[in-house]
Amino acid sequence: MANLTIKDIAKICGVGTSTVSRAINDDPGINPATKERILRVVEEFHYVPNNAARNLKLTENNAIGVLVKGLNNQFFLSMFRIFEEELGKQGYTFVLKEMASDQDEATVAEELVKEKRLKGIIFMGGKIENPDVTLKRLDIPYVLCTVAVNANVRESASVSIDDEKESYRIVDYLCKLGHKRIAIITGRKNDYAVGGLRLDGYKRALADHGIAYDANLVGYMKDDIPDFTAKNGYTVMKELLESGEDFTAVYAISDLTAFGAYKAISEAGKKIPDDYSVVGFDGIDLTEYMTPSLTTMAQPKEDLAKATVQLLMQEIDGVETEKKVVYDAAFIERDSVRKI
Amino acid sequence: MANLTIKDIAKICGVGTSTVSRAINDDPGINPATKERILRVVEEFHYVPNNAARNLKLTENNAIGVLVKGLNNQFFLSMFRIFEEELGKQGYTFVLKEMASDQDEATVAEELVKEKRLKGIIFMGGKIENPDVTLKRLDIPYVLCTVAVNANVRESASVSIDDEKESYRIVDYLCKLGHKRIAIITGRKNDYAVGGLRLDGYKRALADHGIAYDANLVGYMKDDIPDFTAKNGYTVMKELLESGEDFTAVYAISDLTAFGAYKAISEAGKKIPDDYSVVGFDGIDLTEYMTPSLTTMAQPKEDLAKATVQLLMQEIDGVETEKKVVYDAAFIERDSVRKI
DNA sequence: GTGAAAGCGCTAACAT
DNA sequence: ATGTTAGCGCTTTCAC
Repeated sequence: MANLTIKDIAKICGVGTSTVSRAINDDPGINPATKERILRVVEEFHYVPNNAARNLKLTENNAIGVLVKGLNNQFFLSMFRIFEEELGKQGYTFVLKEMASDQDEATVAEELVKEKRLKGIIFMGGKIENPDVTLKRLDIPYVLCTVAVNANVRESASVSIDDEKESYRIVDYLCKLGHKRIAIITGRKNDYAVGGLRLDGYKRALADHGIAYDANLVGYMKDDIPDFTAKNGYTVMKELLESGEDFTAVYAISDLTAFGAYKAISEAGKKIPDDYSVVGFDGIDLTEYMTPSLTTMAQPKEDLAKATVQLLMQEIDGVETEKKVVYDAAFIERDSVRKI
Repeated sequence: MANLTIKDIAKICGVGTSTVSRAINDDPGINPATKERILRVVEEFHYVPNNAARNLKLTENNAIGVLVKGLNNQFFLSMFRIFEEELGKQGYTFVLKEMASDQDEATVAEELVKEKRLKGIIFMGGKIENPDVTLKRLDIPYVLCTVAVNANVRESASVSIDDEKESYRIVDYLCKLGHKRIAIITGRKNDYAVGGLRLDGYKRALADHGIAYDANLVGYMKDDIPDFTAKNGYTVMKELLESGEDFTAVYAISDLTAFGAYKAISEAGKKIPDDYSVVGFDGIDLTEYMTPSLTTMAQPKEDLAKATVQLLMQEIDGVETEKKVVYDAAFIERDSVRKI
């Protein structure tokens, strides 16, 4: 079947191209009868408009882009649904764009903006070096959602939790329960995004409780295993266990990592929480179904997503607003931690 | 910053637009010095070409589209990486397109093909009614990867496992181990895709072992909870447990569902595999780290993905080939099943 | 090696 | 209410 264009349809219907355009775009100023007739032909011949041409011509498009690095993060995935829904309520469509980890977010964003005539863009996760400068040339509104940013970012709107603080709360909680030797499974050695922030919180809480920081209790995720996975958690936990170091609790900076740690502990013939207390981070659905159910710091997905959309809408409407929205995470006490 | 076009760059450099086009597209017939000069200006002014215009003009584009319904399937996600890699080796880029569950795959595919001038397209998962007819109008090569298709599909290339057969193997294995009362947690009542196929295999194995099919041992996933999730598995398993029915094994048609079942069993104060043997399906990474590790039927991701790409390449090259490639799944015996 | 110009398929003035 | 037409920004002949 040949590739039909709007011209072909116009010819078949004996009308002008603009009339066809009006029919397929629900333009009000068109005779319902003609519209009906055209739509029937469109249907019959399976005419599908070329979006490239449409995007090229369009001066505006009620679409918002969402940019993510990698699709392996359970936590991000669960937020897309909310974005789509919230954006829909505001009359916007949602364009998801996955980018490779070696690509530059500013460039990919700019390409997408030009291609789709986006009204705004949401960046999810990872780390963006100098958003105020690198993203300025986008010249459309954008919001950073759960992106690790430097404290001195002033012009970029962002929505997130305070990773350092929430991490502190976890370790503080463990200390108050009497734990003195607390291991951590943190990001890779060179992780200056959430991994670094969460490690900072761990250190500060320890210091506040007068507990000396012990490098032997810090397990960095392995470079040769994907980040934040059960496998990495398992491997690091196993090393920690075999190191002979003494500890009563382990804080894994992601839930999946904690899941892997569970396995290493069980294989070592130890029990949670009797021998080791375990805490995770993020609050993915899975944690509720682990045995014992995992105590974790849940990110308020719903709030984060809704606030991101709201902030973006305000930026689009030119409303001056709070640039930096920080939500509290919700600590969920379950069955993986005990008092000493 | 204004939106630069190729014309602006041409003007700045004092050359024609075609020369700029040649520079940014690595065209061989251009003076290296001019090219260098232009590229420097491009860099300096952050010129980013408009892909919509490019796609519109392009007559061909070495790109392959991958279409998926929903992004919540762990198993699919792990295949994207392989697709991207394999496609890259063949000189193709990879365009991921997520579609809503209420959208028609043929239409979305056609839109994408027109917009991006795709050379081929891969459909992942779900169910496609009459691919031979509905997808014919794409008039570019396509491959169905792990899509549930009717047996009488002749013209559409497809790569998958035999869900019915592998399901049979699982139940057969359980029977041979002495299990006579085997529960199943299957898809929703109206699931005629993998859910239906896997349930068929269960029934056939039972019959072959002279075990009467007992509808009370069949738990359908709940409509009001997302499919194939731990939560759904937990809920259904709990009902099964509370029903008072007697059984010694449960076969969950997806690993995550089995994960939820673990929790329900543990909450009931029962042990796996002593009280209940559990088997899953798909072989996602998580299963290895469950306690006890889950016996499951692993889909050969690597093989499926590579074969999909290979088949697509052959279709593109016009090579006549096998239309239907079926791989064996790999049964992984672990610690969640016992002999009766 | 480089530039001028046509045109990809569509939308949005502008006429009628 | 509908048709005509001018581009959107790019690539690609075709001259030079």
